[in-house]
Amino acid sequence: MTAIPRIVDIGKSKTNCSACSLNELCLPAGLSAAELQSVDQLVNLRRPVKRGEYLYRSGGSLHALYAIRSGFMKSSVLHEDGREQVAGFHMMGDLMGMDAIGSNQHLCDAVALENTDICEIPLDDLENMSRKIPALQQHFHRVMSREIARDYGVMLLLGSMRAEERLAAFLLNLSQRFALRGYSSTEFHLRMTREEIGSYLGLKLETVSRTLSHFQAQGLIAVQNKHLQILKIEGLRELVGQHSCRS
Amino acid sequence: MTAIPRIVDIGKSKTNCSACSLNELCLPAGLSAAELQSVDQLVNLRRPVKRGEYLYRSGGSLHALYAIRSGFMKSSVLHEDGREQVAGFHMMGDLMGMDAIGSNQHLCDAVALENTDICEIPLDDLENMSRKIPALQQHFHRVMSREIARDYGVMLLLGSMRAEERLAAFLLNLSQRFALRGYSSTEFHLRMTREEIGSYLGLKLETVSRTLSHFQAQGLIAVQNKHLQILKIEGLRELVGQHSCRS
DNA sequence: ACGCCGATTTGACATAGATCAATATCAGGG
DNA sequence: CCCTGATATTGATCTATGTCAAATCGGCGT
Repeated sequence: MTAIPRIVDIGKSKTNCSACSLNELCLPAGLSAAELQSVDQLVNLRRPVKRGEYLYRSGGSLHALYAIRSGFMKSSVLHEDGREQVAGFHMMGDLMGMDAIGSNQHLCDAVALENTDICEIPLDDLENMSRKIPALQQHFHRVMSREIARDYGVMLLLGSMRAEERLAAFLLNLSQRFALRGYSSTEFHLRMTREEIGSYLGLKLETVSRTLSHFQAQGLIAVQNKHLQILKIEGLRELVGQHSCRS
Repeated sequence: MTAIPRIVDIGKSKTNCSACSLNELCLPAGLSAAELQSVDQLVNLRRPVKRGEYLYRSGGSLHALYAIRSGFMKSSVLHEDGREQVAGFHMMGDLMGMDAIGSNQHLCDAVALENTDICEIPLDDLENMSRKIPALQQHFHRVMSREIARDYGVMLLLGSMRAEERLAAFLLNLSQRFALRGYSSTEFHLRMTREEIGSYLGLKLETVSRTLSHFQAQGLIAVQNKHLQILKIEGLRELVGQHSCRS
């Protein structure tokens, strides 16, 4: 309740999954045309979140789940003493807010890193609808499960990779996600700062910067500020598989 | 299919949630008596997993979800080069296998750290039943969500805590979970090795050992091998909130 | 009870990455 | 278009934790 979000209802900005180009990536993946129409009723609000604004904050109560229609967000957990841990970066088609279902309270902040358009999906409605449409139910479970799977990957990264591996894995992950969404897998714009990358990867911003420079010196990538180009994707892949010990 | 699990059917070892002392911790939490009886039908198998045995392995296909009735397990992701990252420790009432729903393939190994008794819950049956029983559906979603929330906590730990904080947070977490299950929150048996603790916390076993010794020297805990006693729980709590910089 | 192997502890040393610091660059507002 | 604060790069050091090594402990199987 700290800030009243600007909400645009369905009358003003037409929001329907049937017509959305993301529907194969997003919640309604795999539904029939008739089912899709029902799902359209779920997404009854569309909310623009401007760069730097919060979609929700840690401690706030769960109002809905949020699907990203366009834009880019980060979610971060914050330690009482002010330390921030970025828990993920989210782009179109991603569903956010699932961490709050268990307690009805958000456990992390969600901030837009660029102007973002959000489809708001009330959890109750989703649960009701998914009782009627098994394919939707199944797909929702898959989406939650994939979030768990993603988290396991992050644990692996944070718990047992060296700085270079982490960064290489991060770039490959971004590349793959952009590709899935029809963008270039080799050339993209980093929407987050070095500090945010560092927080996500458990590194300091200087280390991120140095490691990027190092990759560039090796001819693996070309970076200029936030513009990034992957020159040797295979080189990055090799880095990720590397053991840390010299033995 | 590498190993055929030993399976005991419901006829031999009576498995019913209605009578299970864990039902408030486990999936059927919050159901009415009548609903509980339906859920009994879900758990149609009970499987004992002996210490050191696998409940499932990475790459294996999803057969069911698994609720721990008694015992202790770990789940771990393994990197191609052999590095192991422990993703979690699981005790009675915990539900395992949710990471596999998204792809129908397990992404981690689940190994018993002591003889463990498992209730097997076929996902299809759970999904069917939860379409009929909204409270079950809701609770299942909560359970998945809590797993996501837990994972965020682990990311915070791995990404921005120092060794002492990690270990203190780990001990406090165990303490709390034992307490919830009616065991002592101040004195318990560590079922995992120092190496497994280290893997979970992103530390080497020597660091774990040293840090435990350090805690003991400070009078915060008493450890003797796997037997652990928390002497000053407040002291541990203070450690967790500590900022890393000296500034 | 004995012996053995894996687990743990502890010490000495090495190093990846953090910290501190100085400069350079960029993007956004007036 | 210029100014200003945020962001990024790069270098010099420091330190927490990893690595290597050796000694001890403890539990299990025979």
